[in-house]
Amino acid sequence: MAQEEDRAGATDTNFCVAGRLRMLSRIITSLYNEAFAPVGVTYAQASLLMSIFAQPGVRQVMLSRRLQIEKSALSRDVQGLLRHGWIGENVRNGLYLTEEGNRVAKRCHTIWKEVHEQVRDKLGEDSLQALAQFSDQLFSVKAGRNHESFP
Amino acid sequence: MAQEEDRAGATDTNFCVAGRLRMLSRIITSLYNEAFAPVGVTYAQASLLMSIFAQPGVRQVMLSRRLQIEKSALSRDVQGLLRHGWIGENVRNGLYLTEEGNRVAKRCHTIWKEVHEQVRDKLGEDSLQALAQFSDQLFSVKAGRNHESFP
DNA sequence: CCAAAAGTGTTGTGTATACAACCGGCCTTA
DNA sequence: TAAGGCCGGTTGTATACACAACACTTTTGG
Repeated sequence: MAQEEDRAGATDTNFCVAGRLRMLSRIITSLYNEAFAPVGVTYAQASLLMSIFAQPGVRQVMLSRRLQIEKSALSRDVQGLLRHGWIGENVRNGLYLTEEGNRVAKRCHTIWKEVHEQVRDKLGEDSLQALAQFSDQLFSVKAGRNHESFP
Repeated sequence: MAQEEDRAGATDTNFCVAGRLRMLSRIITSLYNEAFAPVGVTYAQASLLMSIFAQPGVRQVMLSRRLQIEKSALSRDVQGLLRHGWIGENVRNGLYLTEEGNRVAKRCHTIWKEVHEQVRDKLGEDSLQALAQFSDQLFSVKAGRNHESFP
């Protein structure tokens, strides 16, 4: 006799895009946070550390654009990395990892690869491809390659 | 000679699922927040108000499960609605909109329909379908209909 | 050279979210 | 009936993020 439904699902094309993305983001973020916990970092921190590792001296405004994070939000995230001693003090001159930051970034990358592998296995290539398709379409529209505008 | 790349894109199936979802979530949330701003609510608030509108007396734990939001986080979101006077005081007895909450919820729903329409037009059915596919696959795996576990 | 403009980062304020610990009610069971 | 457990909700603490306003630096046009 059908209990109150408490599960999300529904392929209904009428679902709320924002709500769905936010929910998926929460779920997947939790998964990654759990994996990174032993290193003592969150996904957001790990992501920044790995970005800086891959491109030492990168500027905040560059990361801000690449990750589509508001510059003020990123500034505070950077202050967090600073508090933990993972990056050097002179942030206005580009971001550089400290020795410790370097070690943490490497451990993060190892973990990231494992989790990514696991996610790929469980969800399958098709799903990742589907997400990529949505993503590419959004960016394509945002870039104005279609019609005009889309904030 | 190729400037430093600062744009996201890349259909590469090797992209980070968490990073991508978080980015998409930020972008789309901003879009909706902008649309809801005239009413003085954020997307998250509007979403809760509309849920309560659709199901008066709903309990926190139900919304928590449905939206996959941690119960403590939801508790604080509810306190926000309370501060704004959009829901009645006795939250432990189920959530109910006040008169004002009702008005706001209705305006939110109107706006939501407009924005959804606009998003659907710009991105196209195929993209929404792709997102739904990813989403359904994730929930299907989470529900353990494949192999065992996936937190 | 200087003043306006544009670009980069920070601060003030508020919301959204998580995890762990706890509280109070209800139910089970020894 | 009293000791536990489970459940739903709240609180303590810390991140993550946004918008607006500001400060500082660099660039640009005269």
